[in-house]
Amino acid sequence: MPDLSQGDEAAVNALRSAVMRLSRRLKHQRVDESLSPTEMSVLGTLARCGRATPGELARKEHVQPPSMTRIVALLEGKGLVRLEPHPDDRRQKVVTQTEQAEAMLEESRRRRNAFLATLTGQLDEDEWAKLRAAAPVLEKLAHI
Amino acid sequence: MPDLSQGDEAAVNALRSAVMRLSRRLKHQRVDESLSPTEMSVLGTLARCGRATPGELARKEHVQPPSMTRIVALLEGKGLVRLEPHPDDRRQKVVTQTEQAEAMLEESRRRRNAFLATLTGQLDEDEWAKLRAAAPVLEKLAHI
DNA sequence: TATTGTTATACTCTATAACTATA
DNA sequence: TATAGTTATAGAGTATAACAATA
Repeated sequence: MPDLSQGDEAAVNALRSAVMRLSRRLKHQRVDESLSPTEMSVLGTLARCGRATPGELARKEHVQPPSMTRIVALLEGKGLVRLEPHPDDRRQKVVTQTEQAEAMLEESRRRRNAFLATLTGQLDEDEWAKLRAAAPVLEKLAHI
Repeated sequence: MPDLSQGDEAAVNALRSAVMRLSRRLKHQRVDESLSPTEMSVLGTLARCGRATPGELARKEHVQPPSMTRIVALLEGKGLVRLEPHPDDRRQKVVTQTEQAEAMLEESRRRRNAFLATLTGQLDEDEWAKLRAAAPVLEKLAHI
């Protein structure tokens, strides 16, 4: 693996520091005060994937299986996901989101955007364009 | 405040989700196993600012004052920062980084880059260019 | 009175280790 | 034997509330 150029190194440092700080601020901007960031993220994943086993969710969210057990149980208790037996493998379970979760995600979009808009609204056109172009790349990076 | 366009909304959602997941992965990539992400971030801030009071650090890192008290105490115990009395105000203190901290940051850069390089190395040229262009914007966003 | 920083305490999230059930 | 999920437990990091010292 070759060394990064100096500019790349600076970009990497900026990225790391910014991601850590932004995440701390976003944690405080819970749409529903009773939902943790990971719970929100799991619901988002389910909204995209439709359904997943607890193990798949743990891998996708980069969390250990016991943590996902707890998260799924909390979400089920709040009526936001349903757990069903796996059709082929009786060890596994299938997690799906409820209509209530879908409505919650929809309702929350306004509030979530309101916060991020206060931040991105202070960027100029060029800066926002750069960030917007990078958003899918960041998402890919988080999934690698 | 005007509504965001649909594309902006998608970018905002991608941003939020990616930042939360990346932060979880970065947390595991501690250069020094004994330094938490926030401790690292504080050292980075001090490297840029030179000196700051605990209150200033708490605001910059978006952490409550008691948390910063603890973080600064831990860093001092590790010989990475020095605490001096404030020249004008005897309630406040001044935090500065030690030479040891500077050396540690320098030494750690290689390892930190190695991890991020494994991720960004899987991006193509175009994706990496987009991410690199957005890095300073993300940093600005975290500071707003 | 207001502000800076600290102490005491509790909570949330996550991890590791050990276990159960199924493949 | 290996894998999916769970239970029990511990640890890290942060917050809130109450307090001390100084402005």
